[in-house]
Amino acid sequence: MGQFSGYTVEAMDVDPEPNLGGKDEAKEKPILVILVGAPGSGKSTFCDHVMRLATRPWVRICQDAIGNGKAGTKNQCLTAAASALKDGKSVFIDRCNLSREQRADFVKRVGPEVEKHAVALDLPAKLCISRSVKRTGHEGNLQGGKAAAVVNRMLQKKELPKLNEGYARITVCQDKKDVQAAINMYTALGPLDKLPPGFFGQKNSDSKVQQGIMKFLKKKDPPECSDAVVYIASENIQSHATKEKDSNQVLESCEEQKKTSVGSSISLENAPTLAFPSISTADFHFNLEKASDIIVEKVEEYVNKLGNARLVLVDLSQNSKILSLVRAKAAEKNIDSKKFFTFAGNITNLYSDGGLHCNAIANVTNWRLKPGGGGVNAAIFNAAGPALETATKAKAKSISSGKAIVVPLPSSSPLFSREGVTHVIHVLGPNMNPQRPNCLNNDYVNGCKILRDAYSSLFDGFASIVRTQEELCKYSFEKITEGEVQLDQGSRNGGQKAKRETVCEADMNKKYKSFVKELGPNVGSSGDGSTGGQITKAWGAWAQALYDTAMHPERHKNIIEMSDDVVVLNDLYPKAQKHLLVLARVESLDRLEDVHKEHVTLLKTMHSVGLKWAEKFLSENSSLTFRLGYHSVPSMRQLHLHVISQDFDSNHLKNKKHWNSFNSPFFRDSVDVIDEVSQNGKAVLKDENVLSMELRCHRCQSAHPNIPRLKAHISSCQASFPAFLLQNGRIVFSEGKDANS
DNA sequence: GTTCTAGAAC
DNA sequence: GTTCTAGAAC
Repeated sequence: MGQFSGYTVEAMDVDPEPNLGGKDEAKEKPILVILVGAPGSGKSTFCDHVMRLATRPWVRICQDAIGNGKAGTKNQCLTAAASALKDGKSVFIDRCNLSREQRADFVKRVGPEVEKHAVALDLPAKLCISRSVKRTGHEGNLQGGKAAAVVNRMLQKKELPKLNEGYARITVCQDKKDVQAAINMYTALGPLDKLPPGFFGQKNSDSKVQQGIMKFLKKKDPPECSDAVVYIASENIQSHATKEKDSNQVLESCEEQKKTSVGSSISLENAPTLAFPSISTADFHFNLEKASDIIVEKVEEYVNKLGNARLVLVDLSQNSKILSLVRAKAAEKNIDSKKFFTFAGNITNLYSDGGLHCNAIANVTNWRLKPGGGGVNAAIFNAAGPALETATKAKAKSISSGKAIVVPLPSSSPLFSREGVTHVIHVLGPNMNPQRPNCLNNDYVNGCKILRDAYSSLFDGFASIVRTQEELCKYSFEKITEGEVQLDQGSRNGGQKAKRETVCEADMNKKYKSFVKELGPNVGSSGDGSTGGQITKAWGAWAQALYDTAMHPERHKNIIEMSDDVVVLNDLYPKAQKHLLVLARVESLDRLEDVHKEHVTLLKTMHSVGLKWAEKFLSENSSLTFRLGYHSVPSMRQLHLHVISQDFDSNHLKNKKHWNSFNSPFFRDSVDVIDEVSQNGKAVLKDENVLSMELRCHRCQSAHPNIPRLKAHISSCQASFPAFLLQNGRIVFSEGKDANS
């Protein structure tokens, strides 16, 4: 493996600890932490845990407690916060703060002398409900009780905090492990310390993929994690309900950590990501063939050194020559497409425009590190505002070719608040353009060497950013062990304590040695198709039945209507009292993904045929309601429209996938599909990960721990359908029937 | 898509 | 011990 030996992080213009730049300031800056979470999400517990061991002075401002027995007000909280901050104390705002509006006053009220953070405890509704029910002493009925309704209602209005509200840092916790990591991080934060800025945590559930990966890794002694607050979706909801014993929470978290920590390294969507343009190929006229070889060579060298971090080559146009060259060469070398891929888009808008979250972006700059010129350099300096120029000046006055300079981006920069970019890495490549300084006059021997150096410096710079987060992660885990011992005293006997401690420590040590260990070769290919090269999965033999029915209806029984365009049949395994399928009779129209503008008429035909059947059933039984729609990713080949009654009263409805395939965004209402295809030429698709979401009643939205309990609930739930479903004819009712009855 | 079943959760 | 889920095989 000779090619791996050349570069460690050494001799380059990179700040070894770019995130800890707060050191030189060496003055206390109080922090305002706005906690965000429903009742029962653990906001008060969070504060208690941190304040118990922290060396930084904290004040908890709790709306429930501030009113001396009476209900407190937001204004009381605001005043108390201002006065504590003035005293140099750091502050937790312990109230729900679920909407942007609720939070805005707190952010507005304090100036730049205070660092503003948000910590969102975005835990499963079920857990919050069970806790709040328990806390208020109500017994039993976790699903139907008033607490459930209240929490569910509050959560429907939930807006997770965004950087553009004005925070330097946001931490989103989506399970108990995330919460524990955040507690440890804030506990460890001394009066002079600073946490890395940016957005940490993830919005979308991805549990299915992660569980699968975790299982795989469990067997293989996996590589370990990066980010203290990387989202892990795998925690089992049921385990919350039953294992939750507050007195043991810290100990349990440690155990859970062992079980789930594996997943944290593979939270790919949330992995540290560097977006970089091709160096020197634009204005510096470097040969594209040679440049693409070097990009792929360097990516191959680094991609496995970077743990779960991702590298993304960005260019403006989808037709970019360099992107396609690199794509082809990377594919040839079988580079893991989850860890390296190309992306067409503006590097200053990757998140807001392309939904791609990159915490670092590379800027191909000029030797003076000045804004302007053109291309990427102008665009990035422009988008980042004067903050980048100032921060860059503080680091260096110039840059030589083949080098990179890491610049932490101040949170005042729009690139930070809008795009979540925390670092810009300036890099200067070799120049082959006689119109530009230091032209190499086609000396490609030297040029290639410099270009290689440039990519090495760039990726090393990125590695140093990633590693700083690793360090922090390590630090906070060390604190777990410490904290555990202290919290432990008095509640456990010594022997047990020592044993647990050793286990945790051993585990941690193993974890952090493996920072640059590469992932197993199978991991990357278990595709979610969301980024990079997607592989269209082949249809199994069992998946051909509908295709055959559509093409040769005469060979099948069970068909209730047939025309040139469609075949209608009862679903062989109906998931409700009435469940039928309208098949499209078009060759090679296997699924919704294949549907384009030319199929709009067919979609409308399918819809009207389905609607006609729904109306027929309604005339026979007016208590039914129907939905018509498609699965985002069907299991059976041949485009088919589901017409399904909303009772879901069927023995064939057996598992989570069954339920969520009809009651999550995975189910695309026919009316919406028709609109989207008419307007955009394609329908929005949700990937299969949503199928492992928690189980929620399709009427009252209450959460349920398993299928039998859910079914018991829906058999009697009379709540009206959510407003969304009552619009645009998504739900079909009997004529004259009120939507709420 | 379903069935079967190991093993996790209760 | 029983219930329930999730993965593999088909």
